[in-house]
Amino acid sequence: NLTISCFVLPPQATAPVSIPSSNSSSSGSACTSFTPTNSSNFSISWQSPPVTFTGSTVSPSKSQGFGEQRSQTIAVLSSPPRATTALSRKVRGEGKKCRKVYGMENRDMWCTACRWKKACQRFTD
DNA sequence: GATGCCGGGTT
DNA sequence: AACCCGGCATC
Ligand SMILES: [Zn+2]
Repeated sequence: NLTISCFVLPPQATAPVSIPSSNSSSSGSACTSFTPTNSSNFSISWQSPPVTFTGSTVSPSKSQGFGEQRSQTIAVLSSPPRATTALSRKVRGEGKKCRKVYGMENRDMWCTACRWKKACQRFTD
């Protein structure tokens, strides 16, 4: 997957952080262009459950006023990077196969395997 | 409820 | 071989 680095959020309520580029009107991003085609809200990933980004920055993260900083890596990270969502056995490989794409109404557009309820052979993930 | 698929079925 | 469903796992 590609990594999005530049965000252009619409005039939302209270954006805790603002890139030094606030133009008078409309959104002028420091990026070359990008132009999200539509206005706000777009989905990443070519499949997988609704991971629709709408543009919201979280974690106000009150900084300043530190009393101590005596530790490098402690509390956080309870379990080592074990495979929690993988290799458990059958974890529903990211889906968007012929069926969900074309729908029941257009069953004749599915790949043969899908029509016979077998492993899809067109979208092999 | 929906989707994806194996095992088993019919022609 | 071509074709399909029951039933399960998974979300
Ligand atoms: Zn298919």
